[in-house]
Amino acid sequence: MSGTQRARTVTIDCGKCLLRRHGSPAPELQSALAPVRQSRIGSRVVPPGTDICIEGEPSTEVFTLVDGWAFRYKLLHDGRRQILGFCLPGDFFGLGSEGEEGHDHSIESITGTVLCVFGKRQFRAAMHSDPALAGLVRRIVRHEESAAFEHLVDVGRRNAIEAVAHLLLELCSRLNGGRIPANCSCRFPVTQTHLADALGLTAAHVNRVLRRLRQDGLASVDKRSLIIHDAGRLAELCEFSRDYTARLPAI
Amino acid sequence: MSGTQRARTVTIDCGKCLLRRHGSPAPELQSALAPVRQSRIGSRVVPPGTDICIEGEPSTEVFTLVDGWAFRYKLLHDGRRQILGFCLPGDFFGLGSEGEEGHDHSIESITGTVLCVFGKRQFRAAMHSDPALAGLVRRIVRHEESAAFEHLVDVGRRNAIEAVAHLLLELCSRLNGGRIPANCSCRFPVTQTHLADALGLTAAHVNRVLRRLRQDGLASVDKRSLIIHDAGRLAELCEFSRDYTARLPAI
DNA sequence: CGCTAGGTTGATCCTATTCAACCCGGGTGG
DNA sequence: CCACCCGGGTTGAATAGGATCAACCTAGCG
Repeated sequence: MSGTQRARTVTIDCGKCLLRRHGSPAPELQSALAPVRQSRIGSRVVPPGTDICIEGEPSTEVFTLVDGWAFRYKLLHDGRRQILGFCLPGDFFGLGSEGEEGHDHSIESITGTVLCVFGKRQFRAAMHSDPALAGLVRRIVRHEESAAFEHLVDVGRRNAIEAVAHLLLELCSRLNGGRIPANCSCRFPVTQTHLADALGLTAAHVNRVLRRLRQDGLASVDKRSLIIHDAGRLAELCEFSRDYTARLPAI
Repeated sequence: MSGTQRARTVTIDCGKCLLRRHGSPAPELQSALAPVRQSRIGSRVVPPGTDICIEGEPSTEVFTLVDGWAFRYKLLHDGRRQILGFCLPGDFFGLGSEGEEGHDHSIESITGTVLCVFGKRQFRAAMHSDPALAGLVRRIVRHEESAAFEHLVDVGRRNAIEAVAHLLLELCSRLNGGRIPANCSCRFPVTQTHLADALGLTAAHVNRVLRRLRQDGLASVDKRSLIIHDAGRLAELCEFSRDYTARLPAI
């Protein structure tokens, strides 16, 4: 599904990084800032629908998503796709397992995205020399695992309405740094097909579920935007707990 | 589901640790051995069906599973259970997210198990002072995430036969250090209910699927043992790739 | 001996799939 | 300017995969 346009790599001043407006300059990371920046290659602008990482292929780079949406996924031979999770600004990925050959999953951009690109070798060296950085990365990976576990409950033990509700709340919460504002409305470039592939459903059925949520006045997704009308009832419906959606310091 | 017996904590010589027979004394960990052992509290023997970690509850300990089987899980209010993964000897758990209050999931023993118990605070200190140990833990968590992703495909995009086949192969491979021996037969204390809760199915349906696998000469589970009769056809059926089942050095 | 956990099987039901048709809006090229 | 296409969404009808529920069986255990 690679786009036709080419990705461009440019250099942007770290001081102007969009992520800093999130007010998370990772205080305990001051010591590591220098080596991390030294491992930095530059920024990259990626068109929508482009594979940023490809399962099985090795890579010499790791990324922070600065702007835009992407998702992690795996494919089966016959084309079935499982979306493993969505990547939002501030997310870090591409590190893989040390000593492993290739990525264990692919990552594709949904919107046009801006990436901050680091050299993997240099980044690993920075982690090795700075325990705080190493600790943050470990925390990030642990956080991803926690989200994967929650996702597993969605797919395995929640029915379609609960699962969709839960995923919508998760995304809304993550977009807002771990809270769900009253009457939240956010940009939402995720298609019904994406939701289906994330939750082990079909797009047709996701459509029916969304209509249901809309009719019940709980949430509505259209025109590429998501509105949570009644976060309370929605959270009750699917037993949502926002603990796992807290924002971690960006790298 | 706590057993009636009490867990006992005893002291056992590290030199006699069962895990060392796996021939994985973690060469790069030599530097960390001293602080890790210093953070060690002792061994603990746990009866079957006991919660080792409980979701939401904080804990001051982390564990290496020395002997026996356990599983990670989450419960919904109405009793629905999602098993997140199985723990085998050598697995490490309980570290949780730094700065987080409680565990994000529970862990219950299946068989009687032997745990190696470490003080969480001291273990964290050891990680902080030894980059190799920190790196290993990061690798372990990354490895768990990779397994969770594979699990997500099982539940979301594989049908019941494929999912069961895939899980059986995964467990067989992990039990054998990342390979599947020809005509493999292993001890298998996992019940059909466990398989069902791991794969988002019902026990009744798992039963039918297992019968099917048995009739087709692919694999059989009974009498608490698993036999893989035709690993090749089984792997083909479910697109199993054993990459993610490699054994990491034990802590 | 009776209890319990685990397994087995059948009948029935229902959730979600499948497949098809159709709509809409935004590009794109003639 | 219009025709066409294409991605995404919407809807209906038929179907299937798996759930549900209940009965029953077996082995191990107190």
